[in-house]
Amino acid sequence: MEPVNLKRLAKELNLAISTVSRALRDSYDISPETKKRVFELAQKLNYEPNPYASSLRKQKSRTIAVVIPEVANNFFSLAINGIESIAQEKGYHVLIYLTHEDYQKEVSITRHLQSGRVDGILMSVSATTEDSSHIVELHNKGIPIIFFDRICDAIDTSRITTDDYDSGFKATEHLIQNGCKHIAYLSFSQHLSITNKRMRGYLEALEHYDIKPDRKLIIQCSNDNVLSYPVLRKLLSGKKRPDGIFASVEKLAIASYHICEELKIRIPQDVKIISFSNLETASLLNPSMTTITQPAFDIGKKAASVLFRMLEKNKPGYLTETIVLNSSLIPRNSTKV
Amino acid sequence: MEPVNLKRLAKELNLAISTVSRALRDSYDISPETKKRVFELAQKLNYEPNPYASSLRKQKSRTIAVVIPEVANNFFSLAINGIESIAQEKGYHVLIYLTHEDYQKEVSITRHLQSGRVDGILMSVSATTEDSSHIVELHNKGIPIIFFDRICDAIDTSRITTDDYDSGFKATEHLIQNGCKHIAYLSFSQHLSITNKRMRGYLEALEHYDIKPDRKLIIQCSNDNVLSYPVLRKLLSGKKRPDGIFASVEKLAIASYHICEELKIRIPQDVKIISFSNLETASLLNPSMTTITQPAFDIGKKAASVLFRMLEKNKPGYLTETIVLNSSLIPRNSTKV
DNA sequence: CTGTTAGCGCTTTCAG
DNA sequence: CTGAAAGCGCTAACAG
Repeated sequence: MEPVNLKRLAKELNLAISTVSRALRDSYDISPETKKRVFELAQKLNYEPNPYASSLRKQKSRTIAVVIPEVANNFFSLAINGIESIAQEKGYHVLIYLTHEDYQKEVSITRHLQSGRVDGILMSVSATTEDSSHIVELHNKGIPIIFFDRICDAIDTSRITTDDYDSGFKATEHLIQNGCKHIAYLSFSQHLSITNKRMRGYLEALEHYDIKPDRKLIIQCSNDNVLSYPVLRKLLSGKKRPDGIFASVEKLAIASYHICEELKIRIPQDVKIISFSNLETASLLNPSMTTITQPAFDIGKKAASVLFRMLEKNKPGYLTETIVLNSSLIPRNSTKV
Repeated sequence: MEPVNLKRLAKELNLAISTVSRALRDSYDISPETKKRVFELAQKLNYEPNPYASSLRKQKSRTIAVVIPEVANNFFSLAINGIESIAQEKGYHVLIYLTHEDYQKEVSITRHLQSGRVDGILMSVSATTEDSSHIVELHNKGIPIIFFDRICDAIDTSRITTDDYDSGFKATEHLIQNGCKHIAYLSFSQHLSITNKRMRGYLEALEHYDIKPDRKLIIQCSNDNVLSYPVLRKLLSGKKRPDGIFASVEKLAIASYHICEELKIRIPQDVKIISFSNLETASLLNPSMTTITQPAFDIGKKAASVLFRMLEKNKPGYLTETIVLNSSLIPRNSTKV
């Protein structure tokens, strides 16, 4: 079976390849009737242009990469939905790369992306990334990068984030107003912008309400449950158990629930938990489960929009902007439909 | 800044382009020292081969497409994780396409994929897909397709599923053994293999325990909450309220919870709910929340493995196999770490 | 309005 | 062991 490409169409129509090409791209200087003939045959043979040939020629791939830590039960799923919906609308393709929170993987992915496979990159850095020279290198090659959520301060480019400091403050305040005195903060990584900003909000809220911060209540957890669980178990079974927990990420909130259940600690009577979370069920979990929910879908959409705008202006460093969207405290009992 | 491609390397090393190309691919017939020189310069200049040029030349892209309805809070997130992990291992790239449960989008995506952009496709069909001729067409072009979870019977290719009939039976049995007499089944779509098989399991379980099935308890829901919520509200506020609910997909379970909360129906006292779900928090929700959990990550991995094996054998229709993985009833209180 | 031609960067015969 | 040359399918000058 002969392949259906421009050559084939040209031959069958007795036209030059370039004419067919132009007709299909609806170029001004092709007669209506030629166009019609071309379109009809293309339709009939189900012609689809070879994207690699045209990418090679045009040095543009209409493809973007989304580089994220993971995609499971949370924020990133929704962000991908947002990104993909804009990409589809704009006729772009979306490549997914997961770092699995692993610095080495992030390095090898970013290295590969220097190949020109993509026109631009949407990225949320890994929790284990301390050195960002691999990203700098990529950025220096002139490939547009937009950060979302987990940003990288070392690189001057657009970022889409949420009001992490603010939400941290409000979350802590919420616990305080509900009577908590000993509030633990569960950090996810010391290198991440988000957890640090959230922590600052937490600390300022304590200060604002004249609560002395306790170093022992700032808990360093990680992505690895095998490490986090024992730490949380210790925290929650110790005699100086906190009466409130602010989990900086969803995963740690879930871990806390599991441990509380295991240790028969009642929520919210014994300990109240508040968390960043995009789980639809989270608000159903228990009466104390007010969550801080990031507009993940919108963040994805926004990030993609900013990137595409940049790509269309065709100016890599065009205008860096930092867009901050608002998270919201979602109380229980807020059925949406 | 001059681009760094084979030509550039060749020039700087005073070699032919083809020699450099072969050296980089570690071809047998290049002298060790030439190889060394080439590798070193490539390293120094940070050479990354242009993927589009090589895809064009080789007619292979080392890229696969994942075509799924959505990626949010559930099964598909984990499946993507599985797929991506294998892809990364094998050096493949992953394009994501979301149909948003929309037949038209699915058609246009599959049409585009005839372009040769990908070497193979992993697919879970949309809930609104009745006619699968667009997939047949794609398959006829010789592009390997593997279905996972939501399979399409009309196409003879490999499929990775779970034991839907069985799980449906067991889920229903579980409710019966917990005293339910009037069990509702929440279907997601009449066109989907999974919901139909799960329903068959449900019906057979009822029969096995001598419970007369009630047509009114088989509820057709959809992906659209705006439609599903009123239906569920009606079901749960009617005087013949079911004492058990088997939700065929996670989304409908969440909806049921919301409605129960809204109507002050106590779970599990008034109604017990069991659902297919991969939410980590699901088992925490309430005592009746035994979930049927599909090994989503493994399904993703398996599907990708089967596809890559096929691609490597280089024989599209090589050997179709249907792999059935087991879901498991996960009771409450099963903290994993 | 249409055709000719020269590549995009890479792989792969075929020669030597 | 290395080089020359053709060509994957498409686009974009440049001619006419």
